[in-house]
Amino acid sequence: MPEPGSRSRSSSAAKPSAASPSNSIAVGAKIRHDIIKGVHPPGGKLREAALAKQYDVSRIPIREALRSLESEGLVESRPYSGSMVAPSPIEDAEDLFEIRIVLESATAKRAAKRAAQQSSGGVPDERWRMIRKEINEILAAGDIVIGEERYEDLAVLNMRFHFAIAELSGSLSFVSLLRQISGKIEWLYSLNVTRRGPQAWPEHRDIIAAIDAGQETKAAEVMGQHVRRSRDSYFAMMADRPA
Amino acid sequence: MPEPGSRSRSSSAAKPSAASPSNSIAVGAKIRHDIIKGVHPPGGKLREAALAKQYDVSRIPIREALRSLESEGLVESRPYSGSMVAPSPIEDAEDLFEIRIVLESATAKRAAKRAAQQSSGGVPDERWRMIRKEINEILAAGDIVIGEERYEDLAVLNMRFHFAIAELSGSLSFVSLLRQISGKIEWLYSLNVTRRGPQAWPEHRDIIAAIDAGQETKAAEVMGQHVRRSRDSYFAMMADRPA
DNA sequence: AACGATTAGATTGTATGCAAACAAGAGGGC
DNA sequence: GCCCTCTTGTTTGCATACAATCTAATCGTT
Repeated sequence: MPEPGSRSRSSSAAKPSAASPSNSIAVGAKIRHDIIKGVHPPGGKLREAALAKQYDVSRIPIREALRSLESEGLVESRPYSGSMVAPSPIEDAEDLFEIRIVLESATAKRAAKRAAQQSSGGVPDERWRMIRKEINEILAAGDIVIGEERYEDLAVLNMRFHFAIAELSGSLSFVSLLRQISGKIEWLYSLNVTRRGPQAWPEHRDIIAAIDAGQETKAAEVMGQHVRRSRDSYFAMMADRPA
Repeated sequence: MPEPGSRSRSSSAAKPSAASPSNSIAVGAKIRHDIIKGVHPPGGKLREAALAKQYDVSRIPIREALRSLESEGLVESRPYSGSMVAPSPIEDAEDLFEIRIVLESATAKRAAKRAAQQSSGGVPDERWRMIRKEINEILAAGDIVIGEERYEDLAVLNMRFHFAIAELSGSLSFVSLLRQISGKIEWLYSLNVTRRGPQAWPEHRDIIAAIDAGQETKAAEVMGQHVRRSRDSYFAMMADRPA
């Protein structure tokens, strides 16, 4: 009996958070989570059959999930040779922060530009308001999570905040590009979230304030500073414990 | 007889250029090509069964190819609803050029930095020299292709040049991010290559000269200018023929 | 006639079986 | 003893079969 076989759709059910339309997407989220948590260590081989048994699906959803994770840079594959967990993002932390600086400064600038157009144009734009409202919810949720010291959830909220800013920019290309590196960013962030998280969270309000005010240059600058502080905090943390 | 069935590995064989280790990658390249050439029009539905018959493979390689193209932004999919060709990149041309400006300026800057380290450090770095040599070949090949007015090939060479610069930066993250949008960039570029191509090609030598000289700021500036000129040429072309 | 529920068709998602390709080890030749 | 070759085992890649879901056309109701 090599494969699961029966209609075991129920198994563990996992997150009801996002709509789980297909099994393959849910499995991908689980594997991503396990990679970030270190269940699958960097450089470790990911064998399809083993994963299929472990997550109680057949190899097909596993393969699709691995391809998806490969496009996020969390997994590396070679034809006929299999997949392995990518090296720890520590290796390219410098690159990732530099990318974030240029990319997210651009999204913040764009978002501020659109905010200014919203105010002057008189066109409400329902989608903009919806995302803007969601940002307030994310910020409030973050305050609570920090109070309860649930830092793992804070890493997710942090990612959602930065995605929301990208969505405010109105550019699907920016969102898509941010998604591409979001896996490694979240991974990196989770390594330092207990130190950086509480300090960083209030800075988000400065970012959204500049955007609301429609100040393009300032929004870009504040976002750039925010990411630079994250970078510096990260490297300070690494220097503290080279154990 | 719904699927191909037999061991038809031979079919058309396509490009011997890149090693074709697995069928699915080759099929992906074909579909990408056909999307850019307009065989599959923007917004057109991509049905797996039809594609499977058309490219003479089963649905599995087709699915993998579609996922890969989805991560490049050339295809959009919804679970249980199927895939369709993404809207023409004309829609987000502005975004794509802005992304290229910030991203490729950064890669050029990094490449120049590494070039300076190469010169001073005395460490030859075999990989760097190999890529550097490949760039010369790309530039020479471009000259020939322009002479013969084979502009379709020029679009491919242009993409290879910009990838090579990213590889000179030494950062896999930058390369991976550029790959993410390379599909749409090439698509966009191919719409204007007959006008922009011959004009743009010599500019590549200015870029590599600044990199070789190790001038970080200048390399970034020249690359930024190069992309801005491409942008302006593109929008001028669109204004000329709104037909 | 317009609108909603329902059912039939088509299409995607997943499971399984088999073939191709890689990887490591045994055996023979130099 | 060392290197090369062949063989065997494991793993990925692909083809097919089937189940779950969506879509749209039909039928019934208001």
